[in-house]
Amino acid sequence: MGTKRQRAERRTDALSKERIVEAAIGILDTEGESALTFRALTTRLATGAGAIYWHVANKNELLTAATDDVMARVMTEVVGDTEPREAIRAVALGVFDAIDAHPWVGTQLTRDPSQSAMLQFFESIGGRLQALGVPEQAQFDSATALTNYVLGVAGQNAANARQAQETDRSAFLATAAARWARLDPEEYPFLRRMTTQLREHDDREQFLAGIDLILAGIATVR
Amino acid sequence: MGTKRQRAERRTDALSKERIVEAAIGILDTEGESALTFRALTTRLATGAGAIYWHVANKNELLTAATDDVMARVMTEVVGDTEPREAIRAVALGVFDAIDAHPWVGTQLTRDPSQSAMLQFFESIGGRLQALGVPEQAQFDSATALTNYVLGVAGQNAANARQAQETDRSAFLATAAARWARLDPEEYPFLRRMTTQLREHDDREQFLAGIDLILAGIATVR
DNA sequence: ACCTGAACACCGTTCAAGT
DNA sequence: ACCTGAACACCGTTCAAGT
Repeated sequence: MGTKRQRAERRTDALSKERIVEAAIGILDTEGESALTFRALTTRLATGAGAIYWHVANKNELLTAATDDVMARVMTEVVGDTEPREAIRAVALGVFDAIDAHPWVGTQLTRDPSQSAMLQFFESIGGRLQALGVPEQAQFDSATALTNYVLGVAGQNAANARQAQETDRSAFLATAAARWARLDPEEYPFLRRMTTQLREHDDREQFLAGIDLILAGIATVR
Repeated sequence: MGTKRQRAERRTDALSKERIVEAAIGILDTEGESALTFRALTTRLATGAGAIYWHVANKNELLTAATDDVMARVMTEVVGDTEPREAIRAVALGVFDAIDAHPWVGTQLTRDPSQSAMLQFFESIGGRLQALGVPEQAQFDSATALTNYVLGVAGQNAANARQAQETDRSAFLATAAARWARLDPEEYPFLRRMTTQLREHDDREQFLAGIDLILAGIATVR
C-alpha cells in the first residue's frame, strides 16, 4: 500500500509523452522546424535520448502528435456556427490561423495529410456540405477540393515562414514584388500586372477569397 | 590553338550541372526521394563530393534544378490550346501528370513554391483568366486559388507515393478505405458514407473535378 | 578550372547497462 | 518500468591537396 501511494505521488516532472510533445512544440514555435532535434529535446528535458524513445516511437510520431495537439484545439474551438456555409469558413479560417501561428504545422500536414487532424477537418467540411444541400455525388469531390486548397495554402505558409525567418512580412513581400517587377514583361505580363496586388494583399483575406470561390463553384452543382 | 581544340573536345563524360541534375533525376525516379544523397550521386557519377559542389551550390539548388527541369517540359508541351478554359485545364493536368510520374516534384514544389516553375504556372493561369474575361480585381485571387489547389494536390500525391512505396495503388486505397470504415459512425458519419467513393475514385478525375469546381466559382464573379 | 577524398559537424536511432 | 548516455550508421558540406 505504501508502495502504491508512492507510485501515485510520482515526481511531477516525470517524463511522459505529453511533456515531450509540449517541449517539442515549444522548440518548434520559438526556434523553428530545424531546431527540433533529439539533442535539443534531451537538453530541454534534462534527460537522455533513450528516455524519449521510451515514450515516443520516432521523430515522425512526435511531429504527428505535436500537430494533432495544435489541430485538436482548433477543431474543438470552432463548433458554434450553425449556418453550414459560415461553419465551413470558420473551420477553414481556424486551420489557417493555426498554421499562421505555427508554420511547422503546415509542413507536417502537407507531409502527412492522413493525420487524424486532417480526417477531422475533412469530416467537418463534409458534414456541412451535406447540410448545405450539396448532392451526394458531388460531396466527395467538393470536400476534397476544399481540403487540397487548404493543404496548398498550408504548404505555402510554411515555405514563406521558412524563407522569411529573419525579415518581417512586409519586407519579405517587398522583395518578392521587386522580383516580379524585374521579370521580362513579354514573358510575364500577368505577374507584372499583379505586382502591386502581391505587395499589398492580405494572406488571410486572400485565403478566405479562395474558400469563397470554391464554395461558389460548389453552389453551382445542383 | 592546339590547346583550344583540346578544350573543345573535352571528354564527353565530363561533369556539368546538367549531367548532375540528370543523375539526380535518375535516382529520384527509380529509388525515391530518400535515396538522393551526395554519396549516391558520387557513386553514380564516379566522382568525389567536391566535384559536385563545384557545379552546384548545395542539395537544395540541385533539387530546385531537377524540379525546374521536369516542369519546364510540362509548361512548354502544353501550349496548343487556344480556348482559355481548356488551356487552364490542360496546364493543370500537365502539372498533375508530371507530379504523378515524379512524386518528388510534388514534395519540392510544396517545399519551395517560389520556384520559377510555379511562377510560370501562375503566369500561364493568370493570362488565361484575363482571356476568360475575369475582372482585373478577381484575377489575383483566382490564380492564387488555382495555384494553391494544385500545390495541395501535389503534396498529397507526394505523401501518398511515399506511403505507398511497396504496395500498389489499389491495395493502398483499400487499406485507407478500411481505416475509414472502422471509424466511429457517430463521430465520422461523412467519412463512413464516403468510404466507397474513396476506394473507387480516380485521382486524375478527382483532380480535374476540383479544377472545374474552382473555375465554376470564378465564372461566378462578374 | 576542375576534381579527389578525407575530415568535420551534425543527425536519428539503438542498446547494454543502470535504478 | 523507466531512464542513462555512449556508440552506430548515416547525413550535407568543407577544404587542403592534386592535375
